[in-house]
Amino acid sequence: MAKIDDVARLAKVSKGTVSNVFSQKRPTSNEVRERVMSVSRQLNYVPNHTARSLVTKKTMAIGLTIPHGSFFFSAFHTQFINGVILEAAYYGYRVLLDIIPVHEVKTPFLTSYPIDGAVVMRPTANDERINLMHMGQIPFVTVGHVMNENIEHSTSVDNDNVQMMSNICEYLVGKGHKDIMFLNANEHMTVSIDRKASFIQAMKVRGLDVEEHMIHHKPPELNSSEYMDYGYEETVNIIGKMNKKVTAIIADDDRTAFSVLNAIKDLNLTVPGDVSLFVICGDNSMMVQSNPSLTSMDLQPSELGAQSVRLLMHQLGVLQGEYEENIIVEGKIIERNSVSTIDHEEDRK
Amino acid sequence: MAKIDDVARLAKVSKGTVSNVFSQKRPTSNEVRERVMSVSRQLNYVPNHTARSLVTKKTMAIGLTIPHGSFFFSAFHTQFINGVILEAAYYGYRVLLDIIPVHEVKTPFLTSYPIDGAVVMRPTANDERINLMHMGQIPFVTVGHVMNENIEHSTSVDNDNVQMMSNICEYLVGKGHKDIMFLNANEHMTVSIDRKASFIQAMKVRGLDVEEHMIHHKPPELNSSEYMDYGYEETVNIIGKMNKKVTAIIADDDRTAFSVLNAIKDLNLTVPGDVSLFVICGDNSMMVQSNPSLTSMDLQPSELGAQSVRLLMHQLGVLQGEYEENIIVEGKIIERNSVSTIDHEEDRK
DNA sequence: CTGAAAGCGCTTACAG
DNA sequence: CTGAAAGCGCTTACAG
Repeated sequence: MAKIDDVARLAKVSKGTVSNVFSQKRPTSNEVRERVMSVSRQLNYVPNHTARSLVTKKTMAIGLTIPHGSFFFSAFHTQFINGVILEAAYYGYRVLLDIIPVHEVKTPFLTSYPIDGAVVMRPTANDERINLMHMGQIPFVTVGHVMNENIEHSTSVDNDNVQMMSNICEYLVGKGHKDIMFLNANEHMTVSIDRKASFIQAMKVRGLDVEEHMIHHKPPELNSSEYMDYGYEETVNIIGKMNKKVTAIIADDDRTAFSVLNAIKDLNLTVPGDVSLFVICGDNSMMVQSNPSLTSMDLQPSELGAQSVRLLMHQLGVLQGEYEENIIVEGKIIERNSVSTIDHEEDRK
Repeated sequence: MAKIDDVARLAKVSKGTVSNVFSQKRPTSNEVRERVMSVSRQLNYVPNHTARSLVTKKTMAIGLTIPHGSFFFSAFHTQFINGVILEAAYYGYRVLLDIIPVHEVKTPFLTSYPIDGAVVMRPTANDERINLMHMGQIPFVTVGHVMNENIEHSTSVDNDNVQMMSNICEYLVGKGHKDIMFLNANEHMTVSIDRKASFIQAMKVRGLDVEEHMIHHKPPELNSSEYMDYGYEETVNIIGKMNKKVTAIIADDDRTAFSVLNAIKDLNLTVPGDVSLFVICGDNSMMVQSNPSLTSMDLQPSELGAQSVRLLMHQLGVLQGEYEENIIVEGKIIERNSVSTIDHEEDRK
């Protein structure tokens, strides 16, 4: 590989000038620029990224932190990541995939992280990854807010979980549902903590008590097949074995929803005839393909991804000016065919 | 951030010794090592990744090249990437996500790529990304074989597309199907080219001609909703409007399969009663959740991902010894409930 | 086993 | 607008 000295020599200029032509940080005359570029093409020269990084102290990469185990499962992640990559590329940044579990790793990474900042997905209460970034002084933004001691200020993107649960309850209760079961995400996730509290609150406001067996959490660290079982087991248990009255189920994500759907079929019940189903975080195209199509909340994951990068760019000084530290992206209810209206008049006859 | 000089000074050793303690490339005495480590902890020191990279000429990162547009859609990609990340981490490598389209990018990357090698997904005939890597002398392995002029030798992982299509045809024809429609992937992909030829060949061997309207290609660069339409449209067209006889459909991936399923329902036909459905590249857990559950080929994407990294490690000299340049991962047919047997005796009555 | 010194390939004040 | 020189924070022969 040709290096800057080779180009400088052949183009009869100094290394500094070659550097300026490529970085465009200082002006160069047309004549010189063209000579340098021509020689560079001839030599197939391109500045060495690492050498530049060493002096600029920028890697031009951001880390995307995904906890291993829950890796990549739902369409939400996929689209979120899509948003991150596109937005990062727009600002000239690359994305380094970043799983944390250091055990099982033959050669541990005992160097600094070659990233300028990070987007942290699925933060948990007192998330150690976040403590690490905080200590290492590396700028980060979380998806869902931070719940770590000693960290007061941090930037995040999120949906408004409180508002969202309130809207969902309003929607379902408005259609006559009172016995609503909530299959929530992993209990350690901050969004799950928020959603649980908001759900109970939203029901209470409407004069409804939520019994304990009506809220469940996805076990942490599931593999693919266990993942599928979660919604199934809970549904069969509560409705089948325990014979509890449930007229509507709120499922955390699309996978859970599909397994609930199967459970209901196996119980010889129908959706939405016997049980209505509402999906919080479902991929739109999958929701449409399902039979019946599933009413869901569109969390706009790719917008969340893009916003998280923009927030990071602000912290890195790439983007100038004022900015919100905690960005809320709207969740929109998209009505399809999995929620029915209960006529309580009928009950009384 | 503390640097190596700070540690050296405080531990009263040379920088070289500190370096050796961390890199473990040369032995150090216990006494010295402990003193260095203790000071390092105290100073919160960790070697600077970029500085090390500059002299070792290794970035300890591999690129994962995904063409934008078709980005991340199927579960195949997701699991493949999962395999790549885990295996890379095992060898101390990180994964840099790499989308190619440079248009739409505000700040173009005009430096070298900070990667030691790359895994290239979805190679197409005369793929320009591959020409780039080839010219830049950066080691790469492709998922599916290379079809570029001037590139004779290259490493790849793949399923045996010829054998696979032959197995699928044997399976379907064995169950009495003769009128099989194949909804193939994007026609530019090398795997799609292979599969098409193999399909025609496998049918021919069994005395069956494949008419032109029985093979279709997914249009390139689909967005999510168009993606869903592809299988639907073709199915409605061929079976509905053109009224062609089709007893079985082979769908390239899970998304296509779901849309085919919907099309068949809308035509007031059933799976597998009227039309059988076979999925080439379907996520197992999704196949199970579908109704009916879908018979599919398990391509073992995560194994493909892991193998591609191992191949790269061989090229990088991390892994020693002989190795196959083109690794074949077996595709296994997993029977579920979407393929029925046709009794041709019945036809004659 | 340890140290002194050169060097990896760039960028960046400083001077003109 | 351009050049000469120092320096980014490490690793690596070389010498002992």
